[in-house]
Parts: sequence; C-alpha cells; structure tokens
Amino acid sequence: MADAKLDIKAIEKKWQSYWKEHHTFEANPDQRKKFFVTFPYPYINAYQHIGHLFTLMRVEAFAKYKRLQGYNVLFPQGWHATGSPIVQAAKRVAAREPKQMKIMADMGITDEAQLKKFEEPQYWIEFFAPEYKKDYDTLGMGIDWRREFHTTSLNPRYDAFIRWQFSKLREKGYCIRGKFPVVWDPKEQVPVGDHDRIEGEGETPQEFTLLKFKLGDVYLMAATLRPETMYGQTNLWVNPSVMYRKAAVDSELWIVSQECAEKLAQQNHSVKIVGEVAGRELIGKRALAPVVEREIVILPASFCDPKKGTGIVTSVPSDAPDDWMGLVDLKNNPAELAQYGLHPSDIEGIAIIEIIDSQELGRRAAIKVCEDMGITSGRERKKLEEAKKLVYKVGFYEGTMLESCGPYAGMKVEQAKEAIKQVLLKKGKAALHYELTGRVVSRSLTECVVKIVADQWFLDYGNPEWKSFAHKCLGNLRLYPDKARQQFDYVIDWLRAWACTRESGLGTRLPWDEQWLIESLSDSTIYMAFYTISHILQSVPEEQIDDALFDYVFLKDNSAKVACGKENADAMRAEFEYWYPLDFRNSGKDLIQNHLVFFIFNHTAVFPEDKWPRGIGVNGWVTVDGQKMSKSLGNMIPARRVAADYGADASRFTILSGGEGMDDPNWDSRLALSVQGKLEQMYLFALDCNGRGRDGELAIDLWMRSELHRIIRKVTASMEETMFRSALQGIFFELTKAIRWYLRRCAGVPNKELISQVIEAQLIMLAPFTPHICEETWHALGKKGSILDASWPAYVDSLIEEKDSEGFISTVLDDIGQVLKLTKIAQPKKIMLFTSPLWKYELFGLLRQALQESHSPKDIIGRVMATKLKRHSKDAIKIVSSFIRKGNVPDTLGHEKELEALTQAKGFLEAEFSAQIEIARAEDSVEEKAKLASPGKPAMVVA
RNA sequence: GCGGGGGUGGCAGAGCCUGGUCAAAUGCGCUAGCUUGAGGGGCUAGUCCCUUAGUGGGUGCGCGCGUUCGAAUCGCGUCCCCCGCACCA
Repeated sequence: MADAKLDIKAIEKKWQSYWKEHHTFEANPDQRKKFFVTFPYPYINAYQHIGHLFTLMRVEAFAKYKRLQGYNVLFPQGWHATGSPIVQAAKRVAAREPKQMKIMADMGITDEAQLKKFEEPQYWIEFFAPEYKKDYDTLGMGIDWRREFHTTSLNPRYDAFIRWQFSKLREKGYCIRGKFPVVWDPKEQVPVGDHDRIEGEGETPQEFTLLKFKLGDVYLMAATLRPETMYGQTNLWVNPSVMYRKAAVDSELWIVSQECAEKLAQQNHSVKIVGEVAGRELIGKRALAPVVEREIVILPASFCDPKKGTGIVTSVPSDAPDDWMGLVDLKNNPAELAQYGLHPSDIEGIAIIEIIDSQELGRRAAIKVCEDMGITSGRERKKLEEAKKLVYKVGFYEGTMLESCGPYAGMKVEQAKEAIKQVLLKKGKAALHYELTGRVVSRSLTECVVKIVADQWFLDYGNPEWKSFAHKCLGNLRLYPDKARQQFDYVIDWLRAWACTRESGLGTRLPWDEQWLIESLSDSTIYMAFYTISHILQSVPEEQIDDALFDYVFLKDNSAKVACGKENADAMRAEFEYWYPLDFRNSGKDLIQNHLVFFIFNHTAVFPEDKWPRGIGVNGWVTVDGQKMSKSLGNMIPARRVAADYGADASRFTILSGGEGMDDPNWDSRLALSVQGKLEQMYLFALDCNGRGRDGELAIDLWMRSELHRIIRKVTASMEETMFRSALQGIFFELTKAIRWYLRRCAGVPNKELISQVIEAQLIMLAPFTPHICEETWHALGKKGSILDASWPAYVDSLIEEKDSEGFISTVLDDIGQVLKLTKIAQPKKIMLFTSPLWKYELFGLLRQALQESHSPKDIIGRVMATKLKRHSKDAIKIVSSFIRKGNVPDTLGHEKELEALTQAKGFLEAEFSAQIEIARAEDSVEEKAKLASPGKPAMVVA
C-alpha cells in the first residue's frame, strides 16, 4: 500500500474552491422536492467558539444528507447585531476601558488604528461577519452566501421586513401596551440584564401586595407575598427601633420605611415624605385590616426589616412560622411587653385563625411544622427558613381555603391567591409593589432597583388564542429529539407577555412608535422567510421596499401595490412559495424557552398554516475533553483553531461524534487527532481496493452484502433522526470493521463489484461528515462531478440476513486462539473441529420453547425427560439447569448450517493458523473432547 | 422552589421504551505481538477480579428498597449533576 501522505490543507482548499466555482451550494427553486434548513444567525460581537460549531454542524450535516437523498437543499446564513452588547462594547472601546481592551487583545485586536474603528458599532458587523463567513467556508459548510444579510436598521431591507412583521403582529392584536417591572440602574438610567451585573445574577423583581391598614387618617402599609392568607391575620408587626416615614403617596397618606418610600418613587408613584413615626409609638395600637374589616393589634418584632417591603408585616400565625414564633417569643418575654404597656395576657388572648387546610400539615400548618421541627424561638433562622418553605409549598399547591375565608372557602389556594389580590386592588385596599429578590449591582457599580416602565410594548404570548395556534404548530412539527416536546409545550403555556421593545441599542424602530427599538429576540422570529428573497431584494431600490411588497410576496396578496415591478415581486414570491415552510432549524437547548418558542408563535401569527415550521432540532452544551467550556477554565476553543489544528474534516467528524440528542456533546481532542489518520487510511484503501478482486460469488460475499445493507439501513434511520453520532458509528467504524473481516475471510481477494459498491456507499454516506476527503477520493476513483450530487445508497431488506453466520466462524476463530494461548502451542500442526451431537440441538430447541412457558426447573426437566432425550439424561440435566438459571438459550444456526459454515471456512482457518483443519461430527469421532461440543460451540482438539 | 434532561467500565458513549442472548456495542486511551522498523501509520490480540484447553465463578451499570424465576433495563424512595426560569444575546 502506498504510504503517500496526503496534503490535507491543499485538499480542503481545492474542494472549497471547486464548490465555489461550481456554485454547488447556491440553491434555486426547481422541480425537485426541497429541504430548507437554518442555523440561528449568531450575534457577532466576538469570534465564535467551538460551541457554535456543534449546533451549526448538525444543520450542515443534515443539509448534505438531504441533498444526497435528492432534495434541493437551501442552507443560507445571516448575522445578528440587534441589541446593546455591540453598542456597549463599542462605547467601552471608545473609553479604552481596561477590561474591554483585554477582550480586544485576546481577539488579537491591539492596533490603535483598528481600535479606533471599533468605536463605531457598525464596524463590528463589517469586521466580524466576514470573519465568521471565513470560518464557515474553511470548515466546508454548504451555505448559499448569495442570501447573506445582517440585522438592524443598518440594513434597510431587513429593517423594512421587521417593520412589516410588527405591523402584522399589531394588526392581529398581538402587540400590546402595558406596564412592566424591570431591574433598573438608576445612575445609567438603563435596564440591567443578568450579564450586565457585577452582583446578583438571577435576581428578579418579586411582586409584593401592600395591604392598607387604616390607622386614623393614615394607612399603615404591610407588605406580603401571600395576600391569600389575609383572613388569618391576628396582628401586625412593626420594628420598634425603626423610624418609619409618613408619606403622601399619590392621594393617600402611608406609613412605610424610608427605604420603601424611595422604591415607591421609582415605581410610578408620587411620593412626598410628610413626617416620621417611631415604630415603638405604634405598638399596642390597633389598625383596621382591609376587606376583612377587623381591628388588629400592632406588636413589636425585630425581624421586620425596613429594607424589605414596607418594613411592616402582617401576621398570620396559622400559616407563617415566623409569625407564630414571633408570638411565642413575645409571650416568653414579659419584660419586653411591659416596655410597651402590654401584658402576656394580651398575647394569650390572640386567637389563631385557621384559614387553610394544608392536607397532611393540617389547619395550622405553621404551628405543626414548628413543633415537628422542634423550633422554639424566632432566632432559629435557618430552621425557620426551611419551615417557611415547607409550609408554603404544601399550603400553596395542595391547600384549600377554609370556611373562615368567606367567598373563597373551598377554593384552591393556588387560585385564591390571585382572586384575593385582584379584589384587594379593585377595592383600593392594596397596592402592588416590586422588589428585587436580592441585591443587584450593575457594571456601573450602582445598586439596582425595580422600575416600572409605563409605555412598554409587549408581544402578548399570554393570549390564549395565540397559545392554541402555537400548540397546534408544535403538534404538527418534528422535534429532534422528540424528548424535548414536553419542554416546548410547557414553555408555550408558561410564556406571558414579552416586552419586545427597548430604548437603546441597535435594531429596528417600531413602525408606529419610533421612540422604541424592537429587541433582539423579537426581531429574529420569522426572518427565515427573508432568506428566501434576500438575494433578489438586494437589487430592489430601498425606497421601493414597503409593506405592500411583503404582503404580495409572503401573503399572496394580489391587491397589494408593489413599487418594485411585478417581475421582481413574482420572482420573490416564487422563491418563498417554493422554499417555505422551513424544514429544519437547529439550536442549543437553552433557546427552547425563548427563541424557539417565539419562532413558533410568530410564524403562526404572520403566516398561513401551510407555512408553519416543520422541524426543530435541539442539542446540548459543549464540553471540551469532558470539561465544561468556560472562559475561567481557559478552555474556550475558537472555531478557527480547530480547522487549523486538526483539519476541517477531522474537526467535523469529531464534532458530530461528540454526542447527540440533548446530552451535552463533548469535543475529544484525542479523537480529533486520530481521525485524520483514519481518513487518510480510508482514502488509500479505497484507491487500493476499488475494482480489485475476482468475479465469482462466494458465501462470504453474501455476508458482506448483508452487512452493507444492514448498515445502510441503520445509518439511514439514524440520519433521519439527526442521530449523527450513531450514523457515524455505522458508516465509519462498523462498516470498516466488516470490510476488514471480509477481506480477511476472502484472503484479500474480494468480489470486484461488491467491494466497489461498499467503497462507494461508505464514501457517499461519509460525505456529509467529511466532504473534502470524500470528494478527493471520489475523483481519485475516476468519478465525475461532485460527490455531493451522488445518490445516498439504498438498502434492500431481503438482502439482509437475519442470522449472522460469520459470528459463528469468528467465535470458532477466537476459541482456537484461546486454546492455543492457554496450551502455549505456538504453531499447531492439526486442529480438529467437531460439531455438536445432534441430540443437543434438539435439546436446545426444546428448551427454548419450554422456557417461554415456564421457569420451573421441575416442569422443564419433566418435559425433557418425557422425550427420547431421556437417554442423555445425565448430560442433559446439567445443560438444562444451567440454562434455566440463565433464563434463555442462544439461538444457533443449527447443525446443517454449522457444518456447512465450517466446511466453507476450512481454507480460511487453515490459512489463519497455518495448520491442517479437520472437521467432523461429534458422533463420528472417538475423541473424548468431541463430546463437549454444543450448538454454536464446536469442540476442538489441537495438536 | 418550579419545569425539563441526566447519573453505565480509565475516558467518551450505546443499551433502558419492548426485563433474559449484557461483564455490557463502538471509539479513545493503555498493554502485547506482528508489519524488518524511529517519532499523530497499519494489522492482530488483550484491557473488572479469581479460575480455566475455548470454562466456571464473583463483583458490577449513583445509593436504598421493592416487583419478578430473572433488573443496567420496571416501581417507590433518596442523593448528585446539567439546562431554563424572561426582557439577556
């Protein structure tokens, strides 16, 4: 075999140019069935890393597979620039902020002149889009670049498309206006996302209900997360050492903590401090509880935190462990009570009010849990936290409101909460207030607050009608893997109105309210449709692109007056009608909860049902050599490095064999290293073996053909499910193994036609994975045209043998080897093989059947003894008992076939061991060992 | 906390739905022999423990309990890991 080293880099380049010159991946509508795939356009604010490639490669491999199956495949690609990261980064570059400078330096951008350019957001797009494109090309991605585009108003054509989309959404009533609590940086005056925080990732606004307790001419405001427990209130808690504020809030006088007053001001209230009230002065007074209209006493509690809520808490001892312990503590502390002129009897006199039946926790869940957990004082904070969680969990999800709760009696707590809250608000007896679940500090080092944005635009994903369309769409599309379906359904149900506009960043302005920019997840939901026309649209003057044009093209609205000329418009409509709907879109599983579900929702809103998406794939997060990829570990692998270090084909191979389904795929650099050699080996083998061999047909040829078809069948099924790892397993490893065995069995002289078929099939099936080396081999074999235009191999079920006769020969081969090893016979002269005595085949058959009906030893042995096998009872019982224990009997070829197989393999075995082989039936031999033979396991004597 | 997905041999990863043929595919790594040969090459064999003329036995698929003649596979409980939980791309 020639040991010519292949120049991988040159081969890759060669075929990449070939594809480009031949416009291989430029897809146009024609008579064929089509397949349209997309990979979500990446956000281009940095070089991409290997993680992108895993998601991308699934699209790419699927595209090439479908192409080989005869589909007209469209795989376009665009770039995302919407939102604030690029703008922010540009600003930081302009400020030469050290941290940002480090990021730039890590990307190899240090040149002052170039940095200057990066101060301009647009330059990021100009710079990174081509870089991404280069990476994709270097890896041999089959993308139709004519349709490339980027987002935001920096691309007026896309901008027009998004404006059209939003006009449609608004027409349908899905784009609505409302208020919205956001995490807000009061210094920078911007909303602060998770990634813009120094502290407090994951903290979110939490909704408190502020209950208004009338006390003279003012309202004492108590904050609660559980308005449904209102009927169980027995007292109020204030912190005696806190100086509360009397504030004019809107048109009322409220008593709240100083901190609360400040927050209220941020949340659309007019707040004016008009006085102070010391906590201790309030104690002992009575205030009128809203709606229940009952006067309750105000008691001291140190756990009232002025930073949380209003600093005043309403007490529900039946269902709040803190409150219960607060009462217990007070009772045990007459001295403290005395300070406020109270007596322990005042506390004793407080009657617990049962309001919720918490199933196993009873009607006084808080008290029961405190007792169960042995909590004796309010100081046991940790235990109390736990108790609180437990009480809430059981009470909220399993509890029912009791008769004490008036109109809510019998209602599920889950429902009562919302109902009671609404009534309180409607009657003006409560207000809503938002507070962060924890401290959040923005990058500008400012502590963040909750702000209510008033004129916010939303996409109304909570709309039940819209939800039902989304469910319908989901129900009719294919998911790869289907496991993800539950998650999708869940998200569709759970999604509420989504704030779809922003005040700053890059993007498209809302057509009817231009102060707002459409945010990045909302301008990327139906853009796949834009790919179908983008290359044509490029030649249409901007001013001729309007809603009418899109109505004409996408909605077949013939009454729409198109400005750009009918010919162009019709061409675009034809493209859209041909390519849409989208057949496969793949992304990381993290995008299920937003992007992918938005994608479904928006399609159902804008397009008719026959244009709704047909397939969605999701995959996991990449690990590198088993470790999670992260900046801190320093194991982020830039996309471009893999192609450079390992070669495009080896990288693609490694990526797709890294994992499948929703599991996290792994990048195994050792595998990447070893793949290149294997691919070269395959190339050399193909050249060496193609057309080599004999004409006549041997038994082993049937086996090889069977294996080939079996593997094609398996691989095809895997490819259909985007199970690329399994497919690769079959195409590369299993088939290669079969070929090796085949060549070994036929002494290196295969059937000419068959071996060529095998080589060709393997090459074609491998082409979606490693297209460069496959093209190279394809052409070296003298084939014409791109391998990507070849046909995916077909399989014929009838050619696939059910029983693997070669498994038997390979067992025999192994066994002989074992015996030789154990006996330390290096070079045997003669090897005698004996097929099993016939009665054992009979016994096996009988046993197999008997075991299907019974597992009772007595029964089975009885059955055996009832036949003429009784003659062999001594040996038979041994065999029978061993198989009863194992539970089943191996399915063997049968005596005739075994003997035939051995006879046919005689020459092979002789060659393998350079020894004389004799084959006989056990019955015909006097050798003691011959008797040991059993079905599937011939006995042997070596000498 | 809520929803989803997982925990298999040195590593990666099949198997689990449809219980037995599973000491558990395949690959990587490692070991040995062969290619008559030096450095990402190929082929063959081995790679849980003990034992052995190809065998037999033990341990074993996060942990515990259970169902069953029989469980990596089914049920219950428990621990752990990953993803998402929103205005962030």
